[in-house]
Amino acid sequence: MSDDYPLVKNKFMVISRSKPISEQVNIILRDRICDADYAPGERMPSESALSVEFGVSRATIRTVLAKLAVEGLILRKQGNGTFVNERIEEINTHLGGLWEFAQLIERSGFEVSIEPRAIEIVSATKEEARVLAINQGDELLFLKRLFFADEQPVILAKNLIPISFLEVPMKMIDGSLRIREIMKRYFDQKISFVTVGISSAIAENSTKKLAVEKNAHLLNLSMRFYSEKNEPLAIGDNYLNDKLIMPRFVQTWH
Amino acid sequence: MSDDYPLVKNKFMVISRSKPISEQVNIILRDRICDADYAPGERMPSESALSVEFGVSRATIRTVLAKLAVEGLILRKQGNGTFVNERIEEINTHLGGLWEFAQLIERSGFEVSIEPRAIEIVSATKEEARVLAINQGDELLFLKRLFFADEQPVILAKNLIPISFLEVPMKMIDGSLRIREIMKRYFDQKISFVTVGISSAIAENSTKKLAVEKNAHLLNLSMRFYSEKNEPLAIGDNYLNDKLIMPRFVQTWH
DNA sequence: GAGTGGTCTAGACCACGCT
DNA sequence: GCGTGGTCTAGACCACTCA
Repeated sequence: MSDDYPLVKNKFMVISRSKPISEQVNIILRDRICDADYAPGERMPSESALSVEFGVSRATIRTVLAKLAVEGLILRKQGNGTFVNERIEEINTHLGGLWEFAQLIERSGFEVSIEPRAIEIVSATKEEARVLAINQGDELLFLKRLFFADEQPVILAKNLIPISFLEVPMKMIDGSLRIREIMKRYFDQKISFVTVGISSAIAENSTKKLAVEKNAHLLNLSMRFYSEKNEPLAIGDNYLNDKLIMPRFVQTWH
Repeated sequence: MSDDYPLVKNKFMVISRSKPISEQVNIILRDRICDADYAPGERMPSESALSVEFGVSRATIRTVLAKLAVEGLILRKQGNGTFVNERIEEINTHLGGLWEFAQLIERSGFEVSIEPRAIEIVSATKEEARVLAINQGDELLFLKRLFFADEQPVILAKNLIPISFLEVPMKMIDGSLRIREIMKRYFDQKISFVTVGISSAIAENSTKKLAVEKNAHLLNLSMRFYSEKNEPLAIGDNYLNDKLIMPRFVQTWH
């Protein structure tokens, strides 16, 4: 007999002990919202009703609903109820997922594809060396990738990683993976946190693949990746064609 | 005897029943971090130690720490401890506070001032009417304000609000208040949620006060404000000189 | 007044990292 | 093994909204 015995049966899936209960409930409720089982604008079942349905405590239900509220999927009203956000359609990201580029493109209604454009060795500039806490001229792995929305290039993603971390031959690297997976698989480094800067930029040579017009303006997401020990692991420099893909999300106040 | 009896005495303040306990603990811990009582990179007291110190349950401490973690002030490591983020200095905002412009400017190390530039009536364009669910040509209150960082204009904030909501004479409006306060005080409307779009923009006539150079690029935050009933309340159109004020924040992964 | 979400407690056990 | 944070329970009372 496995540890994976069912706790509650449900139209779509079965709650088991294999993953945290809250995560499984999260998936079920998310599905119900996406499938419009709970229609946009509609009041959802109360916390206590849900805790009875899934056979879990109200606290567990609350942690799930809190996450969905942060993403903007639901709106909570004290003394009234929990409602499905009627404007889900206008949203393509949330505050914790701005850099999930593939997801951002998909939720904007396009088909995603990723094309590695370059995997090569470069020398660190002074500024890059400063940020990565290495020496100027030290070797970096330079990873350049293009994200497409329906065959149209929309995001240029550039990453720089100190070559000293690299644990496999460069040719083995699969450039279509996301950066977290790349750091883990080929560099054996776990990203603990990221700092992100948002700014605008003018299209120039390196971004000409993206911009149709000359002097077009792009959205720039400048990221720095750090380990658990606060060591710099990598730099990310990303350009979005915001005419096609504009990040849009929901914010609520307590 | 008041309801406000002290629960715990502390170097800086006293915990009482006047506000939620978690909010008060939040303020105390936030202060300790800012004052470097808990120094950057240092391990903080454990959850159980804090719950003993403040005489509250561990669950309460956890809700506080969760909020601080979302803002990037602390980093949590299972099996190890809770640490003050060593990179606080590089951060000037967090994911839930991107539109607190005054705070953004202050945390970037400048002195803030706000100057109302225009409070007038305009006619709704077709697009504005669509977003606000009114008729083209309907009257809107147009509010234009400039945010300064050390005497240097850095953010242009434009708001459009249907005049039909207005409950006081236009001249009474204090243009230096934040939009939530303005909506509440003069329009008797409570903002329940906001959708925010992030893009880049080229400086043009309306933004020439901001941009030093011609054709400079700016960061645009395009907002739509909604009531609890999902009715559109206002439009916000904001331009940041991201050469001077670049939003930078921390993101962690579960 | 009835029902909702918001706050809080005092336990329990688990997963993980360190040493 | 021990201490950390992560998950979860079964209660309680409060604040708020709506009929």
